[in-house]
Amino acid sequence: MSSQKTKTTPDIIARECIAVRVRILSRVITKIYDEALRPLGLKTSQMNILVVTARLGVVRPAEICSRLKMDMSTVSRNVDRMKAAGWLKVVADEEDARARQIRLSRKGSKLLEKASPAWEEAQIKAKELLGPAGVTSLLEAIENVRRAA
Amino acid sequence: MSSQKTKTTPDIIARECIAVRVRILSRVITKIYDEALRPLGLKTSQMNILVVTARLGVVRPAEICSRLKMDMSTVSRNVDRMKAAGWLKVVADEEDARARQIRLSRKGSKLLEKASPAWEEAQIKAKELLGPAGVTSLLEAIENVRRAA
DNA sequence: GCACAATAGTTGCATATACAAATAATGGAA
DNA sequence: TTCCATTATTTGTATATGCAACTATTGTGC
Repeated sequence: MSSQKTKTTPDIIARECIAVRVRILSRVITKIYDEALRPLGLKTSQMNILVVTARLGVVRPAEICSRLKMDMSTVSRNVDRMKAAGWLKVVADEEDARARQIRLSRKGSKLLEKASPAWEEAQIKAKELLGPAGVTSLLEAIENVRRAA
Repeated sequence: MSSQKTKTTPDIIARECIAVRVRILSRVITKIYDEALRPLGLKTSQMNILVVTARLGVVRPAEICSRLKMDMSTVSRNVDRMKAAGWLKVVADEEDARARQIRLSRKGSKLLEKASPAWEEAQIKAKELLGPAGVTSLLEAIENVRRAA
């Protein structure tokens, strides 16, 4: 009762809303990585897909969706662009005619290697921005979400 | 040295990258709010602008940018849409012919009031998803970013 | 084997987002 | 006061994002 804060609808939302904050964070952090990756012609979103694909060797779009929590249509079009850029190879899945198999092309592989220093540079900046405690707590919070969703 | 983890480029990035995680979080959280707000024809992004405007009474686009860390061009077009929807009134700034003054219309005001329960519902879900510790640590991390940027 | 639900993807549509370049007005320095 | 850097905003272009509706295929229950 001691702290007299305004309590109109906009004030409450402004003070507490998780969505605004998460979205601000996403914009700020994405910008850091995008800037670092720009010389490579690569965007953060695309790098994420590249990484998932590289780790799994072969992926289906649906797998990318579930790992990155993206809409199928978003993945579909991102993959199109990356295929057009020559970074991904997409072929039909033998076992399921509905599905596709996505792999890195050699060009995609090389790109990822070349992107490594840029990513590291961005990663360092992001850590500085969040602070050590911020980083660990953030990752922890997100681990919850990943498991739940 | 005890834990033998893979250390190829994609593995390192997948294991540590802050950007992927923040972006996943943003997508998942945004979805919660978007779903709650959908019946009102309002999106999370627009709600954020509505709230900033409501709190300040009169805002310039540049002020919205700096508070929400959005690009000016993004704000410009979002405001356009919201003006077209009849939620915002935009007039020239008397003191600076370059600038605009943005206010809520009565319709915008009412919308925000009507959105309040939906927001609260989403806010509760978001909190459940993150857990109490997740929420506090997240807000803390973001406060750093806000101050820094 | 057939009807039908579930699954995998694509496409139409609309918003969101940012960079770069352009426009326009302000403010300050010479 | 004139020139110029700065500031406020818009517009062109491209990617990112998600919902809804659609196609195609698989698997399932009968």
